[in-house]
Amino acid sequence: MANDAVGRQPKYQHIAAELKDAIASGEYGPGARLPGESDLMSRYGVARMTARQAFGVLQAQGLVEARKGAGVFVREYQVVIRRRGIQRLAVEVWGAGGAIWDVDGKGRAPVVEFLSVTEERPSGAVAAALGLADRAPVVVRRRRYLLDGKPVMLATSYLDAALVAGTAVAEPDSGPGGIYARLAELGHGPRRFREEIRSRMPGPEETARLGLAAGTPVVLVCRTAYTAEGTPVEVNEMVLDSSAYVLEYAFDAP
Amino acid sequence: MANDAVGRQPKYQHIAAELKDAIASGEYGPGARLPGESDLMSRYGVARMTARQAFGVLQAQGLVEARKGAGVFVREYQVVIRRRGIQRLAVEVWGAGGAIWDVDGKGRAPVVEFLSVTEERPSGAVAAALGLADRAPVVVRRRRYLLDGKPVMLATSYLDAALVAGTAVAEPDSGPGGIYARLAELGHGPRRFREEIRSRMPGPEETARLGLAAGTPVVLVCRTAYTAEGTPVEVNEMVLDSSAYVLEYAFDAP
DNA sequence: TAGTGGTCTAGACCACGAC
DNA sequence: TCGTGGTCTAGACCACTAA
Repeated sequence: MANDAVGRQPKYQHIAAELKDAIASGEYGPGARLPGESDLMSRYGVARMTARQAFGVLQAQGLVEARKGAGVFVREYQVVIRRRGIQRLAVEVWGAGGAIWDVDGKGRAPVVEFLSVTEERPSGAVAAALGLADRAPVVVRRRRYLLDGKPVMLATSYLDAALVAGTAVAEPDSGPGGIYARLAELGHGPRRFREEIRSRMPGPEETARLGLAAGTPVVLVCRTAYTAEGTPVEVNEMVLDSSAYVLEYAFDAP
Repeated sequence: MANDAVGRQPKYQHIAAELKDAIASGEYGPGARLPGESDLMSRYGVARMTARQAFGVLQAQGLVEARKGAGVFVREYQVVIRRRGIQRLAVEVWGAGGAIWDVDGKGRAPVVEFLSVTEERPSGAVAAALGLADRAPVVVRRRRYLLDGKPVMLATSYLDAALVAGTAVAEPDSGPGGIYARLAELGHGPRRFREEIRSRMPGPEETARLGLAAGTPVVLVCRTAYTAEGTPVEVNEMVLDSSAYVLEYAFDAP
């Protein structure tokens, strides 16, 4: 109870730890309003910047969210999208005209917001992944996925322009089954995939475009799709709101 | 050059953006020392707390690292471990007495630090994943992986105590091929796997045990191993330093 | 020892949200 | 309107690092 077990711990860390315990114990449930900065000032006898620093610790852990003019609230966690990394790419899914994310959802399908389809010179990394000499032009498809109006993923696909320029792949609406079905019609249906997964904190632009709360990392998924012959046909770079996704990979021992 | 393009942007964000640009342009390379707080105070004519706030933005993005008494430095990113999610679990690997992570490294193998092997009552989630009624006791193996002396992963495995108590699985050194080889000898060799991947910011304990810099998320990998008959035999919860790992999953379209 | 970042105080003005 | 968090100032003492 007392405030004198300071040991060598800074005041703001002590306050943050007590608030965290109170949240963990259920005293403040998800969505509940925490004591405000002035409450902490009087309760602990500290200056305002010290109280703010305590909140800063909890915000950096993504436990808490400050709303200007309203207060500081316990964040409500909801992981809603289970992304099945392997099953979702089954030929039967896009071969039958279905969208890949039909396999993901729990009923609620994300809305795709098309941002642009352009032709550009790729970065060296993308050119290398696609096996393009001299950074030959690529078709770039940029889009954003929203679930219940909230952005959950940014995705950018790169395809060899020499292969797909002038086809439905270079149109905003790529038709039933998506670009994988179109690639199959062109004789380049994807059969093998490699996904690379990283995580880091977002930059300001990603924070804005995904509407991320403070203390929320992003997950980067970079998928390369290959034909049965091993030719790369697509590179898809995705940026996911980590608080919305669980990635799942189920497989047999090789 | 001038400081009057403030628009509606707070000063600290303006300073942070200029520093970020300077880093991106290569003016300050990885490991380089940035101008200190007093430099920013005089250069921009701001108070010290404002300069600190600017650094706080960059630290939260994991771009920059403050060292007490020394200065603020550009973080050197090194993703050194490529974890091949599927190939590494091949029967031939542990069947031949090899360690799973032999497949991961680029020459450098992580050191395993054994923390404890205990028998406990599992949480409800672990009991459910293992298909244990009444939260029957489990053998818990806790360990930490270090690469070049730096911790990169915490791992905790749970196994049905009724199955493995008294065997090498319940010993700190589980022998060549690890616990998967031992489970195979017991007639419960794993053949199917499911890995779930999440990401979030670490709590203070994870930060300490992994030696994480500010602004570094952790990646959570939860693997369940099943026998050929579909019986779950192990749950392995891993906490990874996101700045050290790339996860890779390569597979054919189902 | 000199300079650095870490912590802390006691004020101030502002924009925004709830009422 | 009133309280909230967001930004900002101008000081202070401390522990740590490097020279």
